[in-house]
Amino acid sequence: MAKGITSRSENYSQWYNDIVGKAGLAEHSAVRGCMVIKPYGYAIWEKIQRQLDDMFKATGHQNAYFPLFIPKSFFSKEANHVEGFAKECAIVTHYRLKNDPNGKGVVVDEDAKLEEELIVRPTSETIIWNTYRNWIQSYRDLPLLINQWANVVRWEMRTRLFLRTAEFLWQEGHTAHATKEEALEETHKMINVYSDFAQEWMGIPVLIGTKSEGERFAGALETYCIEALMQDGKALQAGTSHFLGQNFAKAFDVKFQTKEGKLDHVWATSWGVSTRLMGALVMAHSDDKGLVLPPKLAPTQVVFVPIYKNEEEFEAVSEKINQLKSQLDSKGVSTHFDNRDTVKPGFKFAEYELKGYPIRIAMGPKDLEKGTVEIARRDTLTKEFIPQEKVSDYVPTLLDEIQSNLFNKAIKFREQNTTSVDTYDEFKSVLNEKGGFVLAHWDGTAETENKIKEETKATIRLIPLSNEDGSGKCIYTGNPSAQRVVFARAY
RNA sequence: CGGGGUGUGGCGCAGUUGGUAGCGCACUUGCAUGGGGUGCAAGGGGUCGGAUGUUCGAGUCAUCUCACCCCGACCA
Repeated sequence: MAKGITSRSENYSQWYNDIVGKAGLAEHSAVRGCMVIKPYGYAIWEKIQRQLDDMFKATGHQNAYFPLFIPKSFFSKEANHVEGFAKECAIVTHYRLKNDPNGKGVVVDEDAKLEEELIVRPTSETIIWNTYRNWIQSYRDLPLLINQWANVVRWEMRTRLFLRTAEFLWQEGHTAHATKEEALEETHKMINVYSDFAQEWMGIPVLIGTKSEGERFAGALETYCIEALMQDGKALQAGTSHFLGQNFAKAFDVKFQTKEGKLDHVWATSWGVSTRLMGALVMAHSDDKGLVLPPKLAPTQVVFVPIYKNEEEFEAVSEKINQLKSQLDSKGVSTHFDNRDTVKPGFKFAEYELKGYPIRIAMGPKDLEKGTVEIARRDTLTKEFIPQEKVSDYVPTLLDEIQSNLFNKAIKFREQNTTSVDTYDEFKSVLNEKGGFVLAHWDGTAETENKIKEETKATIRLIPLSNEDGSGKCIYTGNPSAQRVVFARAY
């Protein structure tokens, strides 16, 4: 285990990389732009997956799985969609290798060229809608509410662990509805599921809103998103839910017969979150000692560290720890007793802080005498002595408190880093000196949005759903604006 | 694809005017230690990214090549 991590204030990117690497979450693989998710990182992802999956099931969705490969011709059917993804696709052109006739190793067998190239999915709308055509005949087949857990590939130029990798894990929901209203309702429902998950489970406050036309998903009529603020003042899009209208139904000719016997195209939505959530989790809560995990997503919530000088002391401490451990286990708390004799307690303390275990309980000979344990919280880094008989009642309460403390801290941070501005000069100076979310009036044109982006690197993260402080004038052009929108520099 | 940089044990690095490879961490073994990353001692591990050239001799010089990283364009 490496010693120390780069300070957050000194070099934010390095700090992030250090935590991801040294806490054992993930590392770069031998393949360019791809990532190996290590067991500890994957354990956290599994917690995320499980909870989201429960929430999807509770809202009536079912899981299914569609192919990794998409025939190239499918892609060209929805014009905006192709345009959005064409520049970052991996393409399969051949299906066989052969021994290199001139030397060592193998080469592509040019005789094995595919008649039609296959695209490695960057997202699955096209293959799924091509399939839905056969699944949907009647209004009785609707709504069709399906989710897929999968990997997708987007050939990104520059990558960062979890935040942007050439291949990533995600879930993508694809639903079909009989009416526009129902599809819109589904779009709203799912962005709210994401928002609830982010706030209640990840402890990350998010803003909900719609994307401007320029930031909208390729092929969607409306994109809803949740945006979180990271500790360096940059925004991170944490999830999206798209209202696709009838675009894909028309492109793939998916029609159904209504009650009245008429033929109509179905209305569609799609929504997704990815392993990017892992990046958000790291950046939202962690500190200079390492990862900080919200208790609800920590693979292990409580770790016991024994302190002893000899075999007898170890036996005595172990016995007591095992009692406390089973009390907590029976209350549904996930625990670990680190009885390794190969490293010292101080090493373990540092290691569990680095890995973000929410609660650490140390027990040694002094505690045996006094009937206490030492309980250390990861979020505040504070320690206190608690009588042993109170541990099983206290720990679950403390876990809840840590969970809400992380959320409250993040809310407070966001409040402090959200600024309302009325002039372009003010806008630029806030971006440069403070960062964070900047609320400003915008005239609603893509042209203005692009100019601001070119000049400041800030983009419109979202257009809030509720218009809180009315109309005004665009900070860039002075033209009328109906409401303030949220600008930020983003990941 | 443009601009810059780096390739030396698992990781991080040093290596002078060319002289036959070293340090820290990690690893192995032993003893002590144990309430915040433990100390001492002894060990194992490298065809110096690759190819060609110059030279008595190349980690070091030259040419070519490959890979990766950083800054842009692209993006969940």
